[in-house]
Amino acid sequence: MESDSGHLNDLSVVKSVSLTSALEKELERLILTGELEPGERINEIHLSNRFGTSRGPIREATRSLEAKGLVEVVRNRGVFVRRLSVEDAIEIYDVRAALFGQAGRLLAERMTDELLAELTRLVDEMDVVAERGSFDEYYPLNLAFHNLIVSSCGNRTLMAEYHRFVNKLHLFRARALVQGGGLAVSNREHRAMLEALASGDGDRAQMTHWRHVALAKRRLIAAVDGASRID
Amino acid sequence: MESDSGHLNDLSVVKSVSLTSALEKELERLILTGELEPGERINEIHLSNRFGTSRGPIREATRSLEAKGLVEVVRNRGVFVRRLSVEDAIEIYDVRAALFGQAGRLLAERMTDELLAELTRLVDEMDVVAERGSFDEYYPLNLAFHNLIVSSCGNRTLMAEYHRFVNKLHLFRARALVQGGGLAVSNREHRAMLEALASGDGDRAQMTHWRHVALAKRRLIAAVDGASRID
DNA sequence: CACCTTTGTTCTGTTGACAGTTTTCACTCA
DNA sequence: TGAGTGAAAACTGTCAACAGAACAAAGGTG
Repeated sequence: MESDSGHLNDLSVVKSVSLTSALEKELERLILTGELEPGERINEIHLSNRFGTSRGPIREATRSLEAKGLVEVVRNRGVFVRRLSVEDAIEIYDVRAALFGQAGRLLAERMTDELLAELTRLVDEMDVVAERGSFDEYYPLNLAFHNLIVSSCGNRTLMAEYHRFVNKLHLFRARALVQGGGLAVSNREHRAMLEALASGDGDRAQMTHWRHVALAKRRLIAAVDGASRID
Repeated sequence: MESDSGHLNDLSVVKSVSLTSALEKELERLILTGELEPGERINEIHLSNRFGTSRGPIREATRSLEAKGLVEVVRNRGVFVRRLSVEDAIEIYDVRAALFGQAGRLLAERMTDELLAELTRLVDEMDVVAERGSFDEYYPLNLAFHNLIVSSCGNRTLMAEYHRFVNKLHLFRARALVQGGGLAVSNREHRAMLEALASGDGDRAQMTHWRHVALAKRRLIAAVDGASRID
């Protein structure tokens, strides 16, 4: 209980942002980091004791999280951290592919030299660590690469939606599977995306970006099939 | 006040669905029908009197609507029905195009003869009323056509997101503009989509569906430019 | 021994009240 | 007349309490 006081302080300090939204952020963090596990029930009383507030703001925060798809509310039973099935995860990949493809198209049409250099640098770095097979180093670079593309596409709505869905994938119980697949293979797709972005061809950029996620989805399906055959 | 009792009854009858979600649905309806206008403030006390509840459930409902992007919450000042700028609407069109394109691709890969017949029937009907220039008849057919495609694509996540964004466009102040553009022109695009769906070619279906929304976006921009030049 | 009933506990759903902030509006003074 | 001022009204933020549903454990019955 004491170990959480660090976050508690943050909550009480920022009175200007309303308790509810601070609680919402904190709960979202707890969910996305896995401190609150998928399927787990969120006890309003426990939380209100833990954060030193009443149940009201907590209820409001959870309603918000429900609309965002992070928790599920069952009447008279409580709110539960949402658990994503394989089918849900696969569906999200389709949505993500569509959004990412659109981001690629938009970015291709407003590309700058600086951005291209930065993206190229990231891909080069990924090549290096991919050769070493170091997933722990590859992962943050990969994340930064995708984020930079989506954040630079010039469409804030699209960006917000994309991040919402990437976040939701954290609720997937077999989350390790989404990170599977060959590093080198994935980075070869990154290069194709880079070239399309550099060419300024929107159609081509959309296609390469879309396909990158579509292939990741296929790798996920393959991994799931493999895992289920073992089970 | 009395004129709303019809909806009030619905609220009180369905005790099994929790007051909050019933209120949320009702508020969403009020917003989307324009009974609560964009920019208008939502008064918690008025609403609680109107619906005969306390403020708690109303606050929870509005938090949910905030997460859905229908209202905006300002601390100590209240919640306001969200107002969409032209830029917001245009951004939404990009997201919608991406999602609709993806729906087209998915549908092309699982097309049935019955569905194709139904879609063809709708397009044929639209041709008839388009020739008459009857927008009031065209609009529901057009809506049904798009909904049928998205609902049949087999991805419920995608469907829900698509509808969420189409709903959000109701908050666009110059909403009439989104419905502009030639009826016949739009229906010619529908035919191209139909052919792609019938061919079972996912790439082609995605492209035609994406382009249909992209062209609608272009028509919107043109309409906005025209309108602003008049102002 | 298994199953149903009952009772007590825990938790959510909802409410009404209080505190603090924003807004309104009448009043004063230049 | 009009800008500034200060009190009052209105409203939101938060809380504590009550009512009722779901759940778990103990006891009774075939």
